[in-house]
Amino acid sequence: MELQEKLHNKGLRLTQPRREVVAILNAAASPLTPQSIYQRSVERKSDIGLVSVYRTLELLSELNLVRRVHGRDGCHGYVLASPGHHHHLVCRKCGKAVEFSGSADLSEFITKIQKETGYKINEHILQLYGICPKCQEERQ
Amino acid sequence: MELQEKLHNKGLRLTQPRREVVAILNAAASPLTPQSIYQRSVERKSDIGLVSVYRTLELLSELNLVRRVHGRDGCHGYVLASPGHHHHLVCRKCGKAVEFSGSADLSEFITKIQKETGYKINEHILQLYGICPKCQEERQ
DNA sequence: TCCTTATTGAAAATGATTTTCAATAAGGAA
DNA sequence: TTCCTTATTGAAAATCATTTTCAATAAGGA
Ligand SMILES: [Mn+2]
Ligand SMILES: [Mn+2]
Ligand SMILES: [Zn+2]
Ligand SMILES: [Zn+2]
Repeated sequence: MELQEKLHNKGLRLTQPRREVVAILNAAASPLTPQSIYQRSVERKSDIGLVSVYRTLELLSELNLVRRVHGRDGCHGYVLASPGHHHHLVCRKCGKAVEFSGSADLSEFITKIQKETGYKINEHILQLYGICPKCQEERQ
Repeated sequence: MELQEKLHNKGLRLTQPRREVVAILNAAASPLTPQSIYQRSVERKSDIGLVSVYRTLELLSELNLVRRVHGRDGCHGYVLASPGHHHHLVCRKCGKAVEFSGSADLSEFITKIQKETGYKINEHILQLYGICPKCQEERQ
């Protein structure tokens, strides 16, 4: 389902700031903080308010169009998320993030933990960190 | 390796605030924020400064005695971590967290992603969320 | 017990996020 | 197109979280 459509279903509007945030995230390829999204909007002379960036990210999160990326250091970057369940793999050097899906492979594992602990597991965060192909070359 | 020992190796001291933070986390069973650790220390009349809580958590993180827990909502809870690699499973109702280890089961999966993406993966975050046995009963 | 120095904590500084509220602009209706 | 309703914006202030500073303190080895 498209952003436009999702918004419409809820009586919400497709506004300039919302377009901008999506456009910036779309061009980014690595997780961005609210601050850095705002900065890019200034560079692009789109001049949207920082407050709107926060509000838009919250909205996009609810709509599952954006996902929060955690890190041991700087938490809370946001990346555009394609529909469906999946996770992110982030390069520690350049920040480049790629998506991967792997619920199937994990579900077996999760079932096992469920049995062992007695918990009923209904959600998880899985994030991988490493070095992307490009940065591996540069390392030589 | 014990806290006492780890500190000693680095020429650091086992102080009252450090004891307190560990004691509070030890009694907690669910991830605590710096603020809530501080509050408990006030309740316990141990009267350590909030600043020391932050500093102690940072130190304990470096020593791998404490782990940060992320959530989609309130990030940055801390739990005591037993030595070795493992993850946490958190109850969404009462917050109770349990540890589980599963590197073996995951490594296969990670190798696969590594091949698919070309990234060299060297770290990951895995956190599970669900309902603990106790809270499942109360649900009736 | 004494001395060195790692550590503490109050206060201030900084930074991130949220709230408020009057002005604006989406977008449906006419 | 024009008009109208109301969701949305953004500047500023308020709030909350985290870090820095620095003089006073207390670990803990000698
Ligand atoms: Mn986080
Ligand atoms: Mn693991
Ligand atoms: Zn890279
Ligand atoms: Zn529970």
